[in-house]
Amino acid sequence: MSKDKNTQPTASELAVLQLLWERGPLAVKEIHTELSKEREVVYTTILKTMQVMFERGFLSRESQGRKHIYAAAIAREDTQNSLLDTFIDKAFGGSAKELAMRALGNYKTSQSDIDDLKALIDKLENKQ
Amino acid sequence: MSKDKNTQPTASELAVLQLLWERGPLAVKEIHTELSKEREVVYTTILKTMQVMFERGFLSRESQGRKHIYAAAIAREDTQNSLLDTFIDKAFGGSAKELAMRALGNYKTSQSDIDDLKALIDKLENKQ
DNA sequence: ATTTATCTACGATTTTTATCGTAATAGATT
DNA sequence: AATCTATTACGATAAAAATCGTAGATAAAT
Repeated sequence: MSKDKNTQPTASELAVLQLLWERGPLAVKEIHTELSKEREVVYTTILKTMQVMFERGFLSRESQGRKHIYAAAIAREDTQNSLLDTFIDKAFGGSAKELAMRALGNYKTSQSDIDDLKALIDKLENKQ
Repeated sequence: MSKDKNTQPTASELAVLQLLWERGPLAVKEIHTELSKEREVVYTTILKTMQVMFERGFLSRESQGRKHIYAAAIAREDTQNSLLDTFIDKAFGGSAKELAMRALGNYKTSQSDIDDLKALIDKLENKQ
């Protein structure tokens, strides 16, 4: 739950992490292929980013032949919580509720989303 | 509702905007005094930031004697929505619901917060 | 065993953001 | 009017983040 800025991945780093979180360990090439779909970017840019992330402790890696297979070394939830914390302060003046309501109000919500929310609210109400 | 990165204020700029949104038009000096409470920062740093914000169209200003009184030139809600949009993508893989539930789960929620949420959920459910 | 293709290492550069120092000026104070 | 003070203007620098190019090495293919 640290919000030490130095332990927070940057935007480019997050793009890499998202892929690793979703798909498990991958080689640089695969990350590059994926990210290239969204924006034009040179292979070594991604390579470098991932090397830095490794040094920063955000990724682990193991050699497989000549290549490295990288894995996320920080937990998705923890990272999201830390980012969220910063974001709430920075953009919503510290109000988590404001943020939550805005997020819900502005995007499509399915019935199952709503059910999940109701359940959460019940839980919050009882915990209180 | 644009998420054009160029139209989004940076972190330092947001700190200025928050103050102006909350308190209305202020002189540089007042912003500086406020921000100095949180971190050590030189007067001209804030001045420069605000001049840049003026050029970027984030602030308007009017002269009052020798000084400038600055006001937010972009709406709080619009700005927050745009930032939120970017953040949901960047940190929560595009899931607004995930973000909302995390925000609610991780922070204290008062009864009146919960009431507001219930009302919102009712509205969402009917709209659907 | 050469050649070719794939990857890494790593430094260098560019871009963006944040910070600061100096000089000029307008107004206030004496 | 002369001096002092508050404030802006603006360029310069620093720091952080992102991007890229070149060289070298390892494995695969011929």
